Amino acid sequence: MDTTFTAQDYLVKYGIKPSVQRIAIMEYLMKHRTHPAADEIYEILLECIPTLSKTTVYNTLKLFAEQGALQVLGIDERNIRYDIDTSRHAHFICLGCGKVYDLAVEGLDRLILKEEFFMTEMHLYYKGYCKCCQSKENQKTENRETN
Amino acid sequence: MDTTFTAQDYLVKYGIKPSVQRIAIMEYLMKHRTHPAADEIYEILLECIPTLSKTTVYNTLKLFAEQGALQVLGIDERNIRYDIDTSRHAHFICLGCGKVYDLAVEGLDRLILKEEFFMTEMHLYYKGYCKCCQSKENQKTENRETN
DNA sequence: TTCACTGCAAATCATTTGCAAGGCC
DNA sequence: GGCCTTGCAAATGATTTGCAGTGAA
Repeated sequence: MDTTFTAQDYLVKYGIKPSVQRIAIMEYLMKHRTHPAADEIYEILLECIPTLSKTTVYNTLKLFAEQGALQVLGIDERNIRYDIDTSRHAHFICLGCGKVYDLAVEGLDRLILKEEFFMTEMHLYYKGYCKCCQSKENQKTENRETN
Repeated sequence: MDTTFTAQDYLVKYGIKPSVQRIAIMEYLMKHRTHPAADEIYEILLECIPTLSKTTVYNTLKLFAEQGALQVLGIDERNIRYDIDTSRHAHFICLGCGKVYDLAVEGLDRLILKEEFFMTEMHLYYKGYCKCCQSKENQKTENRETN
Protein backbone atom coordinates (compact mmCIF):
# COMPACT_ATOMS: atom_id res chain seq x y z
CA MET A 1 0.00 0.00 0.00
CA ASP A 2 2.81 2.42 0.84
CA THR A 3 5.65 1.02 -1.20
CA THR A 4 6.66 4.49 -2.30
CA PHE A 5 6.14 6.08 1.11
CA THR A 6 9.66 6.60 2.40
CA ALA A 7 10.95 7.54 5.81
CA GLN A 8 11.72 10.97 4.45
CA ASP A 9 8.14 11.42 3.25
CA TYR A 10 7.01 10.46 6.70
CA LEU A 11 9.23 13.06 8.35
CA VAL A 12 8.07 15.81 6.02
CA LYS A 13 4.46 14.81 6.62
CA TYR A 14 4.96 15.55 10.30
CA GLY A 15 6.88 18.76 9.75
CA ILE A 16 10.28 17.32 10.67
CA LYS A 17 13.30 18.49 8.74
CA PRO A 18 15.11 15.41 7.41
CA SER A 19 18.72 14.60 8.19
CA VAL A 20 20.82 11.48 7.79
CA GLN A 21 20.30 10.53 11.42
CA ARG A 22 16.58 11.28 11.48
CA ILE A 23 15.93 9.33 8.30
CA ALA A 24 17.90 6.35 9.60
CA ILE A 25 15.99 6.32 12.87
CA MET A 26 12.65 6.66 11.12
CA GLU A 27 13.58 3.91 8.68
CA TYR A 28 14.46 1.65 11.56
CA LEU A 29 11.13 2.32 13.20
CA MET A 30 9.28 1.69 9.95
CA LYS A 31 11.07 -1.59 9.25
CA HIS A 32 11.08 -2.98 12.76
CA ARG A 33 7.64 -2.84 14.25
CA THR A 34 9.05 -4.27 17.45
CA HIS A 35 8.65 -1.12 19.55
CA PRO A 36 12.37 -0.69 20.09
CA ALA A 37 13.87 1.31 22.92
CA ALA A 38 16.38 4.10 22.26
CA ASP A 39 19.36 1.94 23.07
CA GLU A 40 18.41 -0.79 20.61
CA ILE A 41 18.06 1.74 17.83
CA TYR A 42 21.38 3.28 18.77
CA GLU A 43 23.27 -0.01 18.85
CA ILE A 44 22.02 -1.13 15.45
CA LEU A 45 22.37 2.16 13.64
CA LEU A 46 25.89 2.57 14.97
CA GLU A 47 26.95 -0.01 12.39
CA CYS A 48 25.87 2.25 9.54
CA ILE A 49 26.51 5.62 11.20
CA PRO A 50 29.59 5.18 13.38
CA THR A 51 29.53 8.79 14.56
CA LEU A 52 25.96 8.52 15.83
CA SER A 53 25.48 9.64 19.40
CA LYS A 54 22.97 8.24 21.84
CA THR A 55 21.93 11.79 22.65
CA THR A 56 20.86 12.25 19.07
CA VAL A 57 18.75 9.12 19.22
CA TYR A 58 17.04 10.34 22.39
CA ASN A 59 16.55 13.84 21.04
CA THR A 60 15.23 12.55 17.75
CA LEU A 61 12.75 10.16 19.32
CA LYS A 62 11.53 12.92 21.57
CA LEU A 63 11.13 15.20 18.58
CA PHE A 64 9.22 12.55 16.64
CA ALA A 65 6.88 12.02 19.57
CA GLU A 66 6.28 15.74 20.02
CA GLN A 67 5.44 16.06 16.36
CA GLY A 68 3.00 13.19 16.62
CA ALA A 69 4.99 10.93 14.32
CA LEU A 70 5.10 8.20 16.91
CA GLN A 71 3.51 7.15 20.12
CA VAL A 72 5.36 6.73 23.39
CA LEU A 73 4.71 3.51 25.29
CA GLY A 74 5.01 3.27 29.05
CA ILE A 75 4.44 -0.46 29.13
CA ASP A 76 8.07 -1.27 29.92
CA GLU A 77 9.20 0.04 33.28
CA ARG A 78 12.81 -0.20 32.26
CA ASN A 79 12.83 1.65 28.94
CA ILE A 80 10.63 3.96 26.98
CA ARG A 81 9.31 2.09 23.95
CA TYR A 82 8.19 3.74 20.73
CA ASP A 83 5.45 2.75 18.32
CA ILE A 84 5.20 4.15 14.82
CA ASP A 85 1.60 2.99 14.67
CA THR A 86 -0.29 5.86 16.31
CA SER A 87 -3.72 4.32 15.84
CA ARG A 88 -5.68 3.16 18.85
CA HIS A 89 -4.61 -0.36 19.78
CA ALA A 90 -3.45 -2.32 22.81
CA HIS A 91 -0.01 -3.68 23.69
CA PHE A 92 1.25 -6.82 25.29
CA ILE A 93 4.69 -7.13 26.88
CA CYS A 94 6.22 -10.50 27.57
CA LEU A 95 7.83 -10.60 30.98
CA GLY A 96 10.07 -13.37 29.71
CA CYS A 97 11.66 -11.98 26.57
CA GLY A 98 10.62 -8.34 26.81
CA LYS A 99 9.02 -8.31 23.35
CA VAL A 100 6.12 -5.92 22.91
CA TYR A 101 3.27 -7.09 20.70
CA ASP A 102 0.53 -5.06 19.05
CA LEU A 103 -2.98 -6.16 19.88
CA ALA A 104 -6.23 -5.33 18.15
CA VAL A 105 -8.81 -5.14 20.91
CA GLU A 106 -12.43 -4.74 20.02
CA GLY A 107 -14.42 -2.13 21.88
CA LEU A 108 -11.49 0.09 22.77
CA ASP A 109 -13.24 3.16 21.44
CA ARG A 110 -16.08 2.56 23.84
CA LEU A 111 -13.69 3.24 26.70
CA ILE A 112 -12.89 6.81 25.73
CA LEU A 113 -13.45 9.23 28.59
CA LYS A 114 -15.86 12.03 27.91
CA GLU A 115 -16.79 13.50 31.26
CA GLU A 116 -14.98 14.61 34.39
CA PHE A 117 -11.56 14.48 32.72
CA PHE A 118 -10.04 15.92 29.59
CA MET A 119 -8.42 12.84 28.09
CA THR A 120 -5.41 13.18 25.80
CA GLU A 121 -4.13 9.61 25.80
CA MET A 122 -5.38 6.15 26.56
CA HIS A 123 -3.30 3.00 26.90
CA LEU A 124 -4.33 -0.59 27.34
CA TYR A 125 -1.36 -2.62 28.47
CA TYR A 126 -1.20 -6.35 29.03
CA LYS A 127 1.63 -8.19 30.73
CA GLY A 128 2.40 -11.88 30.85
CA TYR A 129 4.17 -14.49 28.77
CA CYS A 130 4.09 -15.08 25.06
CA LYS A 131 3.70 -18.57 23.56
CA CYS A 132 7.44 -18.99 23.22
CA CYS A 133 8.26 -18.03 26.80
CA GLN A 134 5.34 -20.03 28.18
CA SER A 135 6.84 -23.23 26.85
CA LYS A 136 10.22 -22.28 28.25
CA GLU A 137 8.63 -21.69 31.65
CA ASN A 138 6.90 -25.05 31.41
CA GLN A 139 10.19 -26.75 30.64
CA LYS A 140 11.76 -25.13 33.68
CA THR A 141 8.88 -26.25 35.85
CA GLU A 142 9.09 -29.76 34.48
CA ASN A 143 12.80 -29.85 35.17
CA ARG A 144 12.22 -28.65 38.69
CA GLU A 145 9.63 -31.33 39.25
CA THR A 146 11.85 -34.12 37.99
CA ASN A 147 14.88 -33.00 40.01
CA MET B 1 -16.95 -2.08 56.75
CA ASP B 2 -13.35 -2.52 57.82
CA THR B 3 -13.15 -0.22 60.80
CA THR B 4 -11.35 -2.86 62.81
CA PHE B 5 -9.15 -3.99 59.95
CA THR B 6 -5.77 -2.57 60.80
CA ALA B 7 -2.60 -2.22 58.76
CA GLN B 8 -1.11 -5.02 60.82
CA ASP B 9 -4.03 -7.33 60.01
CA TYR B 10 -3.47 -6.52 56.38
CA LEU B 11 0.21 -7.42 56.56
CA VAL B 12 -0.47 -10.71 58.30
CA LYS B 13 -3.16 -11.52 55.77
CA TYR B 14 -0.54 -11.35 53.04
CA GLY B 15 2.08 -13.25 54.99
CA ILE B 16 4.24 -10.23 55.77
CA LYS B 17 5.91 -10.07 59.15
CA PRO B 18 4.97 -6.75 60.76
CA SER B 19 7.50 -4.16 61.89
CA VAL B 20 7.24 -0.53 62.87
CA GLN B 21 8.29 0.61 59.41
CA ARG B 22 6.09 -1.82 57.52
CA ILE B 23 3.03 -0.98 59.56
CA ALA B 24 3.63 2.74 59.08
CA ILE B 25 3.99 2.36 55.31
CA MET B 26 0.91 0.17 55.08
CA GLU B 27 -1.06 2.61 57.22
CA TYR B 28 -0.03 5.43 54.93
CA LEU B 29 -1.18 3.48 51.90
CA MET B 30 -4.49 2.64 53.56
CA LYS B 31 -5.21 6.21 54.61
CA HIS B 32 -4.03 7.97 51.46
CA ARG B 33 -5.56 6.39 48.41
CA THR B 34 -3.59 8.81 46.27
CA HIS B 35 -1.24 6.23 44.77
CA PRO B 36 1.86 7.74 46.33
CA ALA B 37 5.37 7.18 45.06
CA ALA B 38 8.13 5.90 47.33
CA ASP B 39 9.58 9.34 47.91
CA GLU B 40 6.29 10.84 49.07
CA ILE B 41 5.81 8.05 51.58
CA TYR B 42 9.38 8.49 52.77
CA GLU B 43 9.15 12.26 53.22
CA ILE B 44 5.93 12.10 55.24
CA LEU B 45 6.84 9.15 57.43
CA LEU B 46 10.19 10.70 58.22
CA GLU B 47 8.32 13.05 60.55
CA CYS B 48 7.16 10.13 62.70
CA ILE B 49 10.13 7.82 62.15
CA PRO B 50 13.20 10.03 61.89
CA THR B 51 15.52 7.07 61.39
CA LEU B 52 13.57 5.77 58.41
CA SER B 53 15.67 5.11 55.35
CA LYS B 54 14.53 5.46 51.78
CA THR B 55 15.96 2.03 51.08
CA THR B 56 13.55 0.56 53.58
CA VAL B 57 10.64 2.26 51.86
CA TYR B 58 11.71 0.85 48.50
CA ASN B 59 12.36 -2.60 49.90
CA THR B 60 9.07 -2.62 51.75
CA LEU B 61 7.00 -1.54 48.78
CA LYS B 62 8.67 -4.16 46.65
CA LEU B 63 7.95 -6.79 49.27
CA PHE B 64 4.31 -5.71 49.51
CA ALA B 65 3.95 -5.94 45.75
CA GLU B 66 5.59 -9.37 45.60
CA GLN B 67 3.24 -10.62 48.28
CA GLY B 68 0.26 -9.30 46.35
CA ALA B 69 -0.65 -6.74 48.98
CA LEU B 70 -0.56 -3.93 46.47
CA GLN B 71 -0.50 -3.32 42.79
CA VAL B 72 2.32 -1.55 40.96
CA LEU B 73 1.28 1.20 38.56
CA GLY B 74 3.34 2.13 35.53
CA ILE B 75 1.17 5.09 34.63
CA ASP B 76 3.71 7.66 35.77
CA GLU B 77 6.90 7.61 33.75
CA ARG B 78 8.80 9.41 36.47
CA ASN B 79 7.95 7.29 39.51
CA ILE B 80 6.50 3.95 40.32
CA ARG B 81 3.11 4.45 41.91
CA TYR B 82 1.43 1.99 44.25
CA ASP B 83 -2.22 1.13 44.69
CA ILE B 84 -3.54 -0.73 47.70
CA ASP B 85 -6.71 -1.51 45.75
CA THR B 86 -5.77 -4.61 43.80
CA SER B 87 -9.17 -5.04 42.18
CA ARG B 88 -9.52 -4.53 38.44
CA HIS B 89 -10.00 -0.85 37.69
CA ALA B 90 -8.55 1.85 35.48
CA HIS B 91 -6.35 4.83 36.35
CA PHE B 92 -6.17 8.40 35.20
CA ILE B 93 -3.10 10.58 35.63
CA CYS B 94 -3.31 14.35 35.36
CA LEU B 95 -0.45 15.74 33.32
CA GLY B 96 -0.92 19.02 35.16
CA CYS B 97 -0.77 18.11 38.84
CA GLY B 98 0.41 14.51 38.62
CA LYS B 99 -2.50 13.18 40.69
CA VAL B 100 -3.59 9.63 39.89
CA TYR B 101 -7.31 8.91 40.08
CA ASP B 102 -9.08 5.56 40.32
CA LEU B 103 -11.63 4.94 37.62
CA ALA B 104 -14.39 2.39 37.48
CA VAL B 105 -14.65 1.40 33.84
CA GLU B 106 -17.46 -0.85 32.75
CA GLY B 107 -16.62 -3.78 30.54
CA LEU B 108 -13.00 -4.13 31.67
CA ASP B 109 -13.45 -7.82 32.33
CA ARG B 110 -14.48 -8.30 28.73
CA LEU B 111 -10.96 -7.29 27.68
CA ILE B 112 -9.17 -10.11 29.45
CA LEU B 113 -6.88 -12.05 27.14
CA LYS B 114 -7.55 -15.74 26.87
CA GLU B 115 -5.73 -16.96 23.80
CA GLU B 116 -2.30 -16.56 22.29
CA PHE B 117 -0.84 -15.05 25.48
CA PHE B 118 -0.72 -16.00 29.11
CA MET B 119 -1.87 -12.81 30.75
CA THR B 120 -0.81 -11.97 34.30
CA GLU B 121 -1.66 -8.27 34.43
CA MET B 122 -3.83 -5.79 32.62
CA HIS B 123 -3.71 -2.02 32.94
CA LEU B 124 -5.95 0.63 31.49
CA TYR B 125 -4.28 4.00 31.79
CA TYR B 126 -5.69 7.38 30.84
CA LYS B 127 -3.72 10.59 30.64
CA GLY B 128 -4.95 14.15 30.39
CA TYR B 129 -6.06 16.96 32.67
CA CYS B 130 -8.36 16.88 35.66
CA LYS B 131 -11.11 19.46 36.18
CA CYS B 132 -8.89 21.60 38.35
CA CYS B 133 -5.97 21.70 35.92
CA GLN B 134 -8.26 22.21 32.95
CA SER B 135 -9.47 25.49 34.37
CA LYS B 136 -5.92 26.56 35.07
CA GLU B 137 -5.00 25.76 31.48
CA ASN B 138 -7.97 27.76 30.25
CA GLN B 139 -6.90 30.74 32.33
CA LYS B 140 -3.43 30.59 30.85
CA THR B 141 -4.86 30.44 27.34
CA GLU B 142 -7.11 33.39 28.06
CA ASN B 143 -4.18 35.37 29.40
CA ARG B 144 -2.17 34.52 26.33
CA GLU B 145 -4.96 35.65 24.06
CA THR B 146 -5.41 38.99 25.80
CA ASN B 147 -1.71 39.78 25.89
C1' DT C 1 22.98 -17.67 68.21
C1' DT C 2 20.74 -17.09 64.24
C1' DC C 3 18.38 -14.81 60.89
C1' DA C 4 15.63 -11.34 59.18
C1' DC C 5 15.16 -6.24 59.09
C1' DT C 6 17.14 -1.86 58.70
C1' DG C 7 19.81 1.89 56.86
C1' DC C 8 23.89 4.07 55.08
C1' DA C 9 26.80 4.67 51.13
C1' DA C 10 27.83 3.54 46.70
C1' DA C 11 26.45 1.74 42.27
C1' DT C 12 23.43 1.47 38.35
C1' DC C 13 21.20 2.93 34.41
C1' DA C 14 18.01 5.36 31.43
C1' DT C 15 17.37 9.83 30.22
C1' DT C 16 18.42 14.85 30.12
C1' DT C 17 21.18 18.97 29.92
C1' DG C 18 25.08 22.18 28.92
C1' DC C 19 27.80 23.44 25.64
C1' DA C 20 30.99 23.62 21.82
C1' DA C 21 31.76 22.33 17.01
C1' DG C 22 30.06 21.55 12.49
C1' DG C 23 26.93 22.00 8.71
C1' DC C 24 23.30 24.03 5.93
C1' DC C 25 20.57 27.91 3.95
C1' DG D 1 26.33 35.12 9.41
C1' DG D 2 22.96 32.89 11.88
C1' DC D 3 20.45 29.08 13.16
C1' DC D 4 19.65 24.30 13.54
C1' DT D 5 21.66 19.73 14.29
C1' DT D 6 24.91 16.88 16.28
C1' DG D 7 27.62 14.67 19.85
C1' DC D 8 30.58 14.55 23.80
C1' DA D 9 30.77 14.84 28.73
C1' DA D 10 28.60 15.69 32.77
C1' DA D 11 24.42 15.89 35.49
C1' DT D 12 20.15 14.03 37.12
C1' DG D 13 17.18 11.20 39.61
C1' DA D 14 14.75 7.02 40.67
C1' DT D 15 15.79 2.61 42.07
C1' DT D 16 18.95 -1.16 43.47
C1' DT D 17 22.79 -3.37 45.72
C1' DG D 18 26.55 -4.36 49.07
C1' DC D 19 27.31 -4.65 53.46
C1' DA D 20 27.58 -3.96 58.30
C1' DG D 21 24.95 -3.07 62.57
C1' DT D 22 20.87 -4.02 65.19
C1' DG D 23 17.19 -6.41 67.22
C1' DA D 24 13.98 -9.99 67.95
C1' DA D 25 12.86 -15.03 68.69
